[in-house]
Amino acid sequence: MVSRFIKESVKKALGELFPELNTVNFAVSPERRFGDYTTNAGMVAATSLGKPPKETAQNIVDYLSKDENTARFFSKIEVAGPGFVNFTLSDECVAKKLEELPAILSGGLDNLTGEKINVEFISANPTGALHIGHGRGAFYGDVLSNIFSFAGAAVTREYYINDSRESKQIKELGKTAKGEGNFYENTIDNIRTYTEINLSDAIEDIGFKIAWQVQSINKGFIEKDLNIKIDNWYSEDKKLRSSLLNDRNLAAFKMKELTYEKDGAVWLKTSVYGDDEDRVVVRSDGSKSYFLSDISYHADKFSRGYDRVIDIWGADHHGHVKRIEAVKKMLGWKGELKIFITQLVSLKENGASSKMSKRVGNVIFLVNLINEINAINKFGVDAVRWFFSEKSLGTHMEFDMALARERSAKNPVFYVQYAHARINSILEKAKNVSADESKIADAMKDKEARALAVKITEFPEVISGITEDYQVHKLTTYAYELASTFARFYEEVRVVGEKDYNSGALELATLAKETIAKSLNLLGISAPNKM
RNA sequence: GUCGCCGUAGUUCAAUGGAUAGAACAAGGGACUCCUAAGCCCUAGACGCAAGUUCGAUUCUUGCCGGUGGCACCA
Repeated sequence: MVSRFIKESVKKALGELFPELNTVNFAVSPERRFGDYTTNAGMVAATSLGKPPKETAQNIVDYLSKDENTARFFSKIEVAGPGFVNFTLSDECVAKKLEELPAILSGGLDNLTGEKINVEFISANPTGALHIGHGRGAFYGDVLSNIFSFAGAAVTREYYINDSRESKQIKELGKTAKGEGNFYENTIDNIRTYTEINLSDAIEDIGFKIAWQVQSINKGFIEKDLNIKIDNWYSEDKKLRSSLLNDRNLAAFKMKELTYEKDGAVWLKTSVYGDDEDRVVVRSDGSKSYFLSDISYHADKFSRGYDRVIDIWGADHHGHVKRIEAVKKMLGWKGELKIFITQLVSLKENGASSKMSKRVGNVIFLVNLINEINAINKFGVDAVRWFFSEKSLGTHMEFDMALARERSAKNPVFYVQYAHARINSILEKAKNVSADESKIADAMKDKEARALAVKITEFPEVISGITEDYQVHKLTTYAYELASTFARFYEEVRVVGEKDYNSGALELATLAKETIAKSLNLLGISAPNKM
């Protein structure tokens, strides 16, 4: 990895003065005129030394220019601006990186090899269809899992099903079906399962059966329509309530005197471990709370030996972060717990914002969104996946259906797919003519070709960066840049002629195609050969 | 009230303690008789407000304004 090599080189150059701070970065340059890679190490070091930034930066340059090893890697190392050090890769180095790429594209990276990671996402209540709010967590979790797997980790994708008969939602479903309530009218209307359900059963049993019908519909939608694979569908009812796990955990809490009774309920002393207040684990009517199940569920996940346990929750679960982290401390779970909050999607209609509410009926379901776009160009899932994946999780999205429909045809995903299809077309043409003698190094003499080559070699950097900072949307940014760099290359460099083709340029185009395909693949988006 | 998140171009979104804050769509203009024009090139356009920390703040801190979410013995 180039950025790692630069870091090591600069470390050598600065010796003990190297600032071990995370404000130091070694990254791909933001613009071409700043070289291929850049670091602010000189400026950061200067701050702690009290020296002028440019001087420290110059020291780095001087040192590295004398080093034969680094000289082979870079054709230019220079101080720029207020004290950045910019690196331009030698063509030899770029060519070498390109040679290594096919093995990476097919075999993945190895920076997470040996790690066991659990990613739990979507986990929608089995009380209705998935709406656009679920889309964020769904695609984020899926792509993140893809990337972790690609980086060598053993990933379990998990979905928690809130199907407890003790839950208020399940009871409410039963009530609605029986005509004793109307909270889930839409759900009941949509599935129409009355014939298979005995309405004289207890409401929680009716609700439970309906919930599983909803769950099975949602599962089919997730697997077939969204193209998301879940390894472990984890039923609260089967795994936690029916087993003795909840009881065992409760007994353990009591034995360790971590609970107390108040107002007839059993409370857990989470506030001692950083939570804002204590939480109820057994309600005064004797039923166990959702929180107790959540604890048992996490205990179960940690007991399975994951190095990282990742939860992807909606913004409405923000308040749960502290309490579960408190329990982690309380019970000393081994492993890293990462909780990501996806900001909610609000609706915009007639220029005004409104909250999605099943009650009011202004909910946009994912299936409807996909169908609307499919009606335009058949790439509905691709467009929707891109639409959600290109935004960072913290963005508060405002969703306007009319705008989404209008813009879907102009979704950047088609630009990327188009580049892929175009390259495929070139490859097809090249089959009919013979190769010339050129090599990638010859082709790289052209400015746009070199830019394409460098952009391709950034792929492993982008992926390994995401495994560290979880910023999945950087992959869409990269895929778009790659497509755009190819488009400029395509305008400048003729790959296939009448009698022969430029074999160096063709090789470059082939690598570009494979890298675009892999990027789209990790995003769960198709890479069509024709458009 | 309180805790959290967000406020960047007309719009939808990026980025960053430092180099001229990037794209896309919309707007305006242009090139090309050739590998897919869903393409390429150019122009115009933005850090909510105010203080503080810093050599340097859009980024960190505080306050304010605006938006949004949590604050149940619901999940």
